[in-house]
Amino acid sequence: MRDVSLLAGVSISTVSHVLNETRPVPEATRTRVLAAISASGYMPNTLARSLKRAETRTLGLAIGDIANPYFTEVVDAVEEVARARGYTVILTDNGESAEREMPGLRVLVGRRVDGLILAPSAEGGAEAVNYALHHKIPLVQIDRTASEGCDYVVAANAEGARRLVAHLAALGHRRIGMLTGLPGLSSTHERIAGYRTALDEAGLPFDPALTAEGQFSPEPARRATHALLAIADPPSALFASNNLMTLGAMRAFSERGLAVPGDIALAAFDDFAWADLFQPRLTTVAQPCRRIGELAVTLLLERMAAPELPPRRLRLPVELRHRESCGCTPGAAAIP
Amino acid sequence: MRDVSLLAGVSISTVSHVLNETRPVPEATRTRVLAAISASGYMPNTLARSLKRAETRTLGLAIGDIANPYFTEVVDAVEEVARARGYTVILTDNGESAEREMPGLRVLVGRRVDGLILAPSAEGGAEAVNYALHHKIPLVQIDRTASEGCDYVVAANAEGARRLVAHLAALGHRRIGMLTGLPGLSSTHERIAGYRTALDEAGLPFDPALTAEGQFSPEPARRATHALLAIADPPSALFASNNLMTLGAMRAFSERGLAVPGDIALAAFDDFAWADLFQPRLTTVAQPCRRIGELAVTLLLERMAAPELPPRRLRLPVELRHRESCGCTPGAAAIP
DNA sequence: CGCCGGGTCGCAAACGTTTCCACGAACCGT
DNA sequence: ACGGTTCGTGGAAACGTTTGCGACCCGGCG
Repeated sequence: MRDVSLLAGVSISTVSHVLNETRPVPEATRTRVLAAISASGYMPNTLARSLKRAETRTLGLAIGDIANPYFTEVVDAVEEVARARGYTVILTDNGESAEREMPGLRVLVGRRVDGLILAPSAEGGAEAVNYALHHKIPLVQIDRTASEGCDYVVAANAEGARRLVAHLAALGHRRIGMLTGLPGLSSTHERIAGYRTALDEAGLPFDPALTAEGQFSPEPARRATHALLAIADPPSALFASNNLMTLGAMRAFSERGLAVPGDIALAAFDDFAWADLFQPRLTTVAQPCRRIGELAVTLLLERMAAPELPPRRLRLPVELRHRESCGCTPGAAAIP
Repeated sequence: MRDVSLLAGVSISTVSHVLNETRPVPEATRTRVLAAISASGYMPNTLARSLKRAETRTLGLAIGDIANPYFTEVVDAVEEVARARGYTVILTDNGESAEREMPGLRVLVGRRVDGLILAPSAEGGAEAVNYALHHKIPLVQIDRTASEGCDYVVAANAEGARRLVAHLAALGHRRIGMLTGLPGLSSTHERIAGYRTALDEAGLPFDPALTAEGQFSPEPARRATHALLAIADPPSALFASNNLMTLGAMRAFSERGLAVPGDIALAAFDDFAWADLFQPRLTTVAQPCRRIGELAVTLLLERMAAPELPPRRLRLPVELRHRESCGCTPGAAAIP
């Protein structure tokens, strides 16, 4: 910047002021400065500016696993709206583990992010939230919650699970299995609650032997599916409570030579790009991933502007994608 | 930091030195300082440090589309090894368009990234590379290249395409269609070249009517597939030259009620998590995505250490995943 | 003619670090 | 006892900005 000021024959402060339009500067000098800027290939140093201004125009995004298409889409949306609002995002992936969560957070607060979007981990989530709050970093939780006292935007997990399982029950299935997620996550528990509600409503008993822990990822889900299928009175339908576990379940089916929905019906939480290309096409409930990301940024920006706002708790409706893996034929009526 | 120094009864410089272990400080004062640090909840300001040190320990990662599983995996790997080496990564997604590429780059250099990993866009890639070089930012290209004069790590595109198409030809197909990628990308051209090589080697003529532009994404690929299937003498086999286009092709097949491989054989560039769950399972060639990401970081760090190194051009071998969409039966012999 | 006000601008102090330089004390060998 | 070396430490400049304060010049008004 000194180069520019010398080149334009003005002071450093004047250069700064034309850059930020922070005080009137006559057209003549303005153009002179602008010319000097482009002549010298000058590029403002964001670090110095952030240091002085005590704001970085950076948002932290700490998620569980970027390889999960759900998070991928959220990230994409967050990045897009943040960019539109003049913010850059720094991403950290904690691999759904508490050990990597805190170090990641520390990096983010060390870099002085102006705000934080966090998918709190199962074991460390509460600590992570407190840490951010303690450092006075505006925070919004996504996908799951570790604290009711602070903003979040999540999907209607219980309701989505309930509808899927209710549909399976309506089709006559009496033994409906469930692949459950990572214990300790609010989303896991809500989906289990939805499953049980549907069972209750259908007059079906809850049998713990019909649920198996798939940890929200493919390999555990594959093993869990095998286990479920090996019991004395195995399920005739399976509810996979996220996208990655659906993958594992289908691998297990294929390994056992089971046909869907003939041998076993399948309904899954989370839609994804390929879900309608399988034979049969997958019946799923889709989360509004992009919307979740967009709202998370919006909420965060609002909170940054008004830290004293009461906590906003957003629970977005999910959308049922009724296809054939549940056992219905292509033209079947919509699920009530 | 001043707080800490006051609390510990030492000077600011001493605090800095215990923090960085940059000069010997006796155990007694050291512990006193450490105590003061944790007592005050002090967290070093990365910005000030970066400003002073003229390095940010930040890497820029500018990719085409984070929703593409290929890039997702690369991002994941890059993030992981960068973190292990003490670097943070800032991600920008240019949506495969030149208009968003330069602004994204400007943000990155404004934030003074220490190095850059770039998937150059089709139209703006060369300019982007020059821009980085002009600002003396160490750079490595991934996935495609806009400049031979600077490091890159890409896959063996031509070879992968050649092997897939050769296999289709060996199976007796005489009219093999191809969905081509975004024009202007080196990967697109290399895959086309591989396709033509295989045709030549099999003594098959190259018929332009058998190639259609799928732009590396689902919708265009779907339309392109329909177009290919509507010609007078349609292909009996299709080569989809990336993952997203495979999706589009399969949608088109399903819309036309075509069975794979009975009505049309399919072989695809890029493997992905669900590829072996389709009926039939997809025959693909897999890029070493994680390896690409890892090597990109490694090369970048090396170049940051030694800017004058001659350019390293890495072309990683691809791996054939021989399954059944090509028309082979499950136990078939490997592709030569 | 003096004063006042507005329009232009520059100076210099911060922001929180790192790092060079130098200073005092203690200790060593002669 | 004394110069020299080492050890432990502090002071202060610098990194590239932003911004409060005040200086200067000019025209117009009383």
